[in-house]
Amino acid sequence: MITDSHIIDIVSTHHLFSALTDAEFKQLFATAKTFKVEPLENVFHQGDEANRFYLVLRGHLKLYRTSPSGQEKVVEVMRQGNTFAEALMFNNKPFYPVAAQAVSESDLIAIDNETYLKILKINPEAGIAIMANMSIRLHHDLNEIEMLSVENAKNRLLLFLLKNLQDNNSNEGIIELDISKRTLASLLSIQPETFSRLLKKMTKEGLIEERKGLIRIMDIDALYAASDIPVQSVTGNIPVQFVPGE
Amino acid sequence: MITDSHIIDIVSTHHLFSALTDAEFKQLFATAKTFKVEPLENVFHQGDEANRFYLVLRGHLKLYRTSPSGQEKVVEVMRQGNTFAEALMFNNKPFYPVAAQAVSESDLIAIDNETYLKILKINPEAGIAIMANMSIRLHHDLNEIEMLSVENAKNRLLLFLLKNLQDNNSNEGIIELDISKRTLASLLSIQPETFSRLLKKMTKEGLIEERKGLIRIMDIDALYAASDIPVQSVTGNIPVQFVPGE
DNA sequence: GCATTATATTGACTCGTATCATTTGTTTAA
DNA sequence: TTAAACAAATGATACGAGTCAATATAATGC
Repeated sequence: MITDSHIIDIVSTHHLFSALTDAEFKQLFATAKTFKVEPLENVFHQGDEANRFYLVLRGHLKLYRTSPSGQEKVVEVMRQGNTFAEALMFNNKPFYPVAAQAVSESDLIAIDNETYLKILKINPEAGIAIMANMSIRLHHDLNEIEMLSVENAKNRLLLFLLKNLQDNNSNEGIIELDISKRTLASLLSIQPETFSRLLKKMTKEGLIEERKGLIRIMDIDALYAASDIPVQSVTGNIPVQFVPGE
Repeated sequence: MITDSHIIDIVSTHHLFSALTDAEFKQLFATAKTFKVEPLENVFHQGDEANRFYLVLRGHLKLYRTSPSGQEKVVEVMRQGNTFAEALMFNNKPFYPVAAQAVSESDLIAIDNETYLKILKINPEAGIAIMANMSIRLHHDLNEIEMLSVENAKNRLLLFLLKNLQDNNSNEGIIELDISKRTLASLLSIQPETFSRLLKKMTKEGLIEERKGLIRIMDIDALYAASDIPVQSVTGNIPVQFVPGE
């Protein structure tokens, strides 16, 4: 089973709840109920009346649709920390358009749509605070998608360089490496060996210059040109703790 | 420049605006203003008062922070169709924590925070409708991230099979292919040739069986075992934070 | 029916990157 | 200072998957 403190942890970090006041939180979870589902057990079926949405505390479930021919299609897989069916609530859709079935033994919380919406209607500030969370999360996801879309090592490195250089409006820049090349490589999802070879190659091509913990970019434009990073994904947030020096 | 119909197209498909009524839309854009920025021109600077948020109509811009030592770190790159600084509005943050500078020549719309928030406060339904959009988009992003996180062709195919099989609670399943293998391959980001070879190999291994438009999975457990699909997608906590220099 | 086209399969080759093994260089501590 | 430990670079090799080219197998129209 799952402990109470764990539950609170999962619930209170979710974007739909983290912005609620204590009073609202209490009010909301007075009408919520926690329950367990076994594998193959359905939480709801396609067409059921939708007056709750759910948060997964443990386990995973699939949302699926069944076509008239009996063919089943999984629309989404929900895991710990995910909510589902909340969009229906926001949209006033009265019925679940999909079914939800546990894949593994799972714990869920069912939250009452009406109660949740009432809180938002009585206190628009709460809604706005939640929208803040959602906005942040959307931006975050966008960055992650862009990062994942950059498929090859060279472009990931170029992306990193372009995002981390000091822009002095000239055509060259400096990047300080305050972490080992090993860890930087792993942050970029490149093997250390490959990373080393990449740097060497770029040095040979005259794109960069390396000096003890520093990478100097000789020609930013050339760097841009060297990257065939798709236009729409010139970003890419690399989880890097980059501490500037000097 | 950018045409009016193009502007309307971009604005009205954005999740922050698409749920607004005509009246609200009109009200909002009465206080909005469209403008152009040249490369290297700043839309705002770090620390400026934040009473607007922005929608990119054309071009792209970077959001960046500058540490006291002058080191710059790009936090995000914004492109056509993106909004930025709206999370600050929702959060009542009075100042921009980053600067925004055009990378290429860009057209923007600046939207008045106060006007936008007023609409939400007067009519909570509008806010709820917007939250519906955001929820849907979040789920969509999550799926995309999950898909992108599965890096190699075999696992993408396995994921597809596992998600699409008709669950009859036994240890085998059938999948009907109602699209050409060509298109299926492209959905999975695999070349048709590679796809064909994969299926052949899996047939040889006894995992599946193929018959005119059908794929029969002989042993679902074996399929799971064959895939090293990460239990949990990498989506979680990737805290990308630049630590401003001390 | 046959011809035409689209869709699938198969082979030969290339490229990028991972892996393993080895060597070189650089810290750290006794 | 020297040995031990770690970081980085280099070489050899293997594998996945893309590309190009050739062929095979449907589907479609006349």
